[in-house]
Amino acid sequence: MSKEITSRADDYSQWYNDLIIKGGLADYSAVRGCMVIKPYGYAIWENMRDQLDKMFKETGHENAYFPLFVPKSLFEAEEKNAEGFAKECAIVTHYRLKADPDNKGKLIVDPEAKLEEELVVRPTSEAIIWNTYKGWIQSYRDLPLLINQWANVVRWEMRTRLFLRTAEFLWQEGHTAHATRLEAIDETVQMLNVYATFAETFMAMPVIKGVKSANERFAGAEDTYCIEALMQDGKALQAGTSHFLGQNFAKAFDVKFTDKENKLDYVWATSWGVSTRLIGALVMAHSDDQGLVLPPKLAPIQVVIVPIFKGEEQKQLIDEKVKVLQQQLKAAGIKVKYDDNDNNRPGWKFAEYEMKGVPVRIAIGARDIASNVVEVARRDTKEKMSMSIDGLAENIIQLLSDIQTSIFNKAKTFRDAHITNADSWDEFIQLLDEKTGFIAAHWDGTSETEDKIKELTKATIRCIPLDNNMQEGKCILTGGLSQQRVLFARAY
RNA sequence: CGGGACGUAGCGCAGGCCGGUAGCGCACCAGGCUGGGGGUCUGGGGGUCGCAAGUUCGAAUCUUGUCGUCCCGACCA
Repeated sequence: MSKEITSRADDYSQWYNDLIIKGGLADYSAVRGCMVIKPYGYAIWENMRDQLDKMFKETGHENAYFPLFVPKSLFEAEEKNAEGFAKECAIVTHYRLKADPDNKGKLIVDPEAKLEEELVVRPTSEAIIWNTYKGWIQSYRDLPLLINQWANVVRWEMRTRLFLRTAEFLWQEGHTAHATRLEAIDETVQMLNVYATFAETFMAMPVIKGVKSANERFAGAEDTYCIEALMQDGKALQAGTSHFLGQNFAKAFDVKFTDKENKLDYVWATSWGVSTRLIGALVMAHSDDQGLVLPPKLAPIQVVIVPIFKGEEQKQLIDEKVKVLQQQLKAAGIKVKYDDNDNNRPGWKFAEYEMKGVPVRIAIGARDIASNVVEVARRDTKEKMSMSIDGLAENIIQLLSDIQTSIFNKAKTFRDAHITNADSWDEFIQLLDEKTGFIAAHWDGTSETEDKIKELTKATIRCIPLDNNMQEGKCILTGGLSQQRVLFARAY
């Protein structure tokens, strides 16, 4: 069939693309580097967004919306941030088109309509937001300011990949302002924990919480905290970041407040974000050669019911039974779809919903109704079982919960098995090439060494884990003194 | 931005060397038989061959230019 998926072993990258395209998550578009997120993929994003939004609100944040465009003069205010993003910005220089006098039916940019000041399409919103915060913050009573926005941003990447790196992507960015350094750091860590909880509980994807080395730090941050996940091909993926920005942006945008002692000080800032890249992570974390495997907590459809019938009479009998079941499942909070489309036969549907990663499939035919059971199949293990129609909803709830746990454990077992200590350069190289995954090794703490390792191996320091054991050792490259192991990996 | 591949029906492709008015599979439409793992039969509809210029009586095919997409690399969430 045309819908066959390239296997992971044959071509991992093609496998990933096949899942996205054939699973109906997204499509290529007419715009280079930009994708169309299709309803099924968008539904996953909506589920992620709703859950995260709830968690943000539970931790005291409010949503707001800031402009897509950033005047260049604001953009350049925080030097490091500007420099970091400068080479991947889309810029608006004109505001009008006009008919091309030499080419009927075509349009050209009207040279008369050049903007006085160019507008940068936001690659991130610190600049426009901190310029706004200046007007909102005068006193410690205005703090903390805890704001999040759901938005799109544009980063003109050289090379894009569906969901993992697109020129335009959807994300959320939290931007908070605080009276003290400590409070800002607490906020940074709190949001990192929110992300980690989300990744593990909802995406069923184990993550390592850590701090970035200076090389990998967000442009303009004092510290970047991150969650790092491991994909099935042994490459790491940064799944979320939370930045402690110190007073850098407050100084750049002159955001001062009067404290309780009537002293003037700059505010302390954080920013944190996750993006539609999480969908890419989700896909790569669990899926197999038959298609997507979605965690029940984020699956747009948790249970699909496929009728199996001969003739209209049986169909009606099944319809009636399913109607009741469907109501029971819905009442139990389960997202259920009844696919009674007569254009496709059961086998086709089985394959289709496996490709789409629907966690549980229920097949029901006249035979089943006669014995008061249904056939239940779980996507993750492909195991089939017979379940009584009585009390089905409770059993399905339990099954969904088991699947959620089971795919998390599977991913965690794989991840844990792919964190390996390396104590020499040779061992490091060998592990990187043959075993892949995270490699815990000593590093002398310098950017030069990190650069050199990257140059030699393409591996970067993914993070310095927060729960690291302090343990002296020698840098695998230079032999310099090291206080702890850091995690290296090749990454997306 | 370097390297590679490719633009022909909605999708996947053949045809191109050797120029003569476009084909296959899937999908789609109508109907029948079917139905517990991607069924089958009959009959249909759909393409100015990425775009532009050139050569020619005649271009999907030859020439030149141009635009775009994907993959690999460097860069990055």
